[in-house]
Amino acid sequence: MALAEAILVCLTDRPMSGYDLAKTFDASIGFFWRASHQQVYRELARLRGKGLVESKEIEQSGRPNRIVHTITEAGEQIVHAWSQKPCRMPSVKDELLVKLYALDHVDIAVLREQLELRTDQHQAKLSAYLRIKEKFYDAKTLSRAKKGKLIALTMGISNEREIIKALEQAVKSLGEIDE
Amino acid sequence: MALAEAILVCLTDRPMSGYDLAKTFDASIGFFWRASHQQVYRELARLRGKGLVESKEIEQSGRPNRIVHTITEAGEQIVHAWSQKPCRMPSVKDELLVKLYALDHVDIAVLREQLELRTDQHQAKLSAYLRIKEKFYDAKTLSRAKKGKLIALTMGISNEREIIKALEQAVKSLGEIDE
DNA sequence: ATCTATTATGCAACCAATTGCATAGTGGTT
DNA sequence: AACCACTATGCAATTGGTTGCATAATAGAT
Repeated sequence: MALAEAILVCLTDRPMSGYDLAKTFDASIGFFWRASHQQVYRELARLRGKGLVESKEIEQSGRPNRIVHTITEAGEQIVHAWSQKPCRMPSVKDELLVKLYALDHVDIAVLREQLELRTDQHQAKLSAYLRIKEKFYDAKTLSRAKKGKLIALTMGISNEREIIKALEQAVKSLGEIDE
Repeated sequence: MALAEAILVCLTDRPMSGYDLAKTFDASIGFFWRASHQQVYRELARLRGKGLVESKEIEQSGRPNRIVHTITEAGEQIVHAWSQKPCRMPSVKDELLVKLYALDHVDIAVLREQLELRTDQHQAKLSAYLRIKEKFYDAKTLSRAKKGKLIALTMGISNEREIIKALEQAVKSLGEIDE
């Protein structure tokens, strides 16, 4: 149940609406833990039910009211307890590698295109990470909170770079196969 | 629904029982697509229902009979059609990175231990990959099927190496934070 | 005038994955 | 004699994730 904790972590920063959270899960923390807005809203309802967040409706004219969620004392305790528990290994699920595994039953030209598309996608991620790093984490004095985010981001950056290298190498190897 | 395809891909190699498949998903193809034995059995039942595999019971004395599954013509067509469809990006979900992201609410000593444990786990994976590479893929003349598996394995190897480097760097960065 | 995007929320149905349990015989260890 | 690991299968319950839909107002584009 780590989506719950990821949401609580976001709320330690500042109170947010479901919409704010959904956007955060489309960027920043979403680099490390993906979730859709439906997941976020459902989980928020559960957290409210357990008393880990408190929700206040804020009147807005013209559009639906914002429901702003604040983490409670109990919620912060859950975060701390979670931080001490061991982590699971992220589970691998990559169709592209399965296709390489199944090369005998795959059209090489098509697969090459898919590898190149994937390379572009990782290139885009890398650029996004680098932009954020330069924008938000280039100061000399960083708070502990920011240092943690910077370490995570740095891992993301080196990871993307290496995946790109590996994909390019894979395309090269594919090219050496005589059909 | 890519578990279905991953199973079919395994069965293109040779007919297998659910048990054989579950073990394959604990190793080889499991490096790229994880699945538990319950998932495999359930998916096999579905594939049988759709006529993509044919299942024959083989008598055994002493232990439960083996049910051996063979891919059908229709199953092979599904694999081919799947291989041409675009791949999804694997979805990221890593608690360890979330904890780095939430560094302000985490005990640094505990987190360092978790990073080191994770490093060991990737080290173990790397060793396993290298052992398999030397054992099965070091010949000079490889079939196309084997070349594909080798490319995937090589990507796995470089990926593990880089993750280990990044984790070690992260531990170092953590050490530089004055508590 | 109409269409689309954006802000803001949420239900319902479905599909996938995890966890725990159950069966059942064989062979080896303590 | 009791226990564990291995081969071989599968059900049931729960949790998690995805997809599609729905509402509702505003601002800007066509």
